Amino acid sequence: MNHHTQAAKDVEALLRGVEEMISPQDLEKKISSFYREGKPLVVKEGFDPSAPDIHLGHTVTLRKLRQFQDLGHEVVFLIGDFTGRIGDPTGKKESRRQLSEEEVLCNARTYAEQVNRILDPEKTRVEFNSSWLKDITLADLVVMMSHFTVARMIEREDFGERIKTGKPVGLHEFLYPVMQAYDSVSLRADVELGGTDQRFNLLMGRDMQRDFGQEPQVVILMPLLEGTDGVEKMSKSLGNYIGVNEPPFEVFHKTMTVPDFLIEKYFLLLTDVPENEIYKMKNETEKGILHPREWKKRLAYTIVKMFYGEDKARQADRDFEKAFVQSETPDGAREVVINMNQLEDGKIWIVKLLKMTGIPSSNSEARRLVQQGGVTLCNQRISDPELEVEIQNGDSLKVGKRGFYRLLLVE
RNA sequence: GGGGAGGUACCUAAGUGGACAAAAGGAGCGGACUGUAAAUCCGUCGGCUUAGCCUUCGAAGGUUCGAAUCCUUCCCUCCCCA
Repeated sequence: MNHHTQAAKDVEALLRGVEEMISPQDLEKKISSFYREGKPLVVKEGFDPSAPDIHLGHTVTLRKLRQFQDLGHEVVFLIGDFTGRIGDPTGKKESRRQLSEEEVLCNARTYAEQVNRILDPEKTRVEFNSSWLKDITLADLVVMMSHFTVARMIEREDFGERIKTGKPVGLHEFLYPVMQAYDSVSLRADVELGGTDQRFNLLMGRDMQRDFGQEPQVVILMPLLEGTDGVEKMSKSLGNYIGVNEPPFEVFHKTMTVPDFLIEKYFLLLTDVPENEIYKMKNETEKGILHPREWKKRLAYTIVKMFYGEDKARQADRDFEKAFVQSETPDGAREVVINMNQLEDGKIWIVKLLKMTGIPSSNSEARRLVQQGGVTLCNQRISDPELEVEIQNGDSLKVGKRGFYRLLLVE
């Protein structure tokens, strides 16, 4: 196979799940020259250093990065430590606390651990954008900014929207796209990945690279993944996320709570299941041959398997049946460790016990939970928030509809 | 620099001296139903070992028996003009 057809094939594979690629032709050219000259493409994505918890939403682009790696290219995992210090333009109004150097490094390490479940560490280069941004002079900045216009800036949807609705837009927020674009220049990026909400920023990168006499990067926009609520983009702060570090049972169960209409999208963006198989399942579901529940279970199974392997996936599946069909405590339930000295006569105040699970954020909330019948200890519903309950090692505790726990007593 | 409008709980938003821990909706949470989900219904939604008490309405002071509401200063945002 010659370089051309190979490149075309790569591009086709890389287009899976992509919302927009600017442009496939450019990418094909770049890949062709990779095959000709052997120089891997630099594929970049930037990450915010303040939220080091990776969830399935992040993995959409990470998986795409991985795909590039598997085709022989180099991925730059860019930690936006400099940009992150100032505040995010997409953000609400909280001004961001400055992160210390240690915090950034610590977060970066946490990031790396999680990210390596998806990326190939051998082919991943971690960079911090402070390493070039901190030395920019005001004069440099003036030159860079002169390439862009206010009109362009405010035609951006999120700025435009805020202006229209009378919400503040900080001047410094205009610096964001500029700095991000400069990252691409510094890295001589060939490709940059991001969610569709990053369209503007990534396009700025192209423009600036052109200004600096570089070949513009290819921009790949992945769809935003809705979280378990099926409406909002998956995010930690909205609590609609499925974390890659969560135990198998949680991942399985949370996936099962995703609305049906997202099953197809999840399959497409989060698994390697071939597209024709996905459509086949979809078809069967529409015809009533495959129950949506079963379809979704396959999804949950596939996702757990990716992170934990086949055995754990099977167990998570069994646990799920156990918990929700037979209403029993699953084997994969989280453990609540209780020190014996926290008991009095083998008893503990129910509210205190609940707090140990971390679910209720206050005693009042724990009380409410009890009063509303959301708490079951050893299959006994508890309704009195004043109750001192007697507990034994291995007792099962259910909090709300999805919190399964097993009590572990220690000396 | 001039003029105007505002800042209320997670969000939107009522309330302009007492019945206000603060209407209404949304989100969230719990229960019922289900397929796990959606839809629907009911409940809940500042904190506190809770018939009670404590802290909230941009911030700090003040007036008052009593303040989210009145006064003063300060901080912040938006709009129009320059």
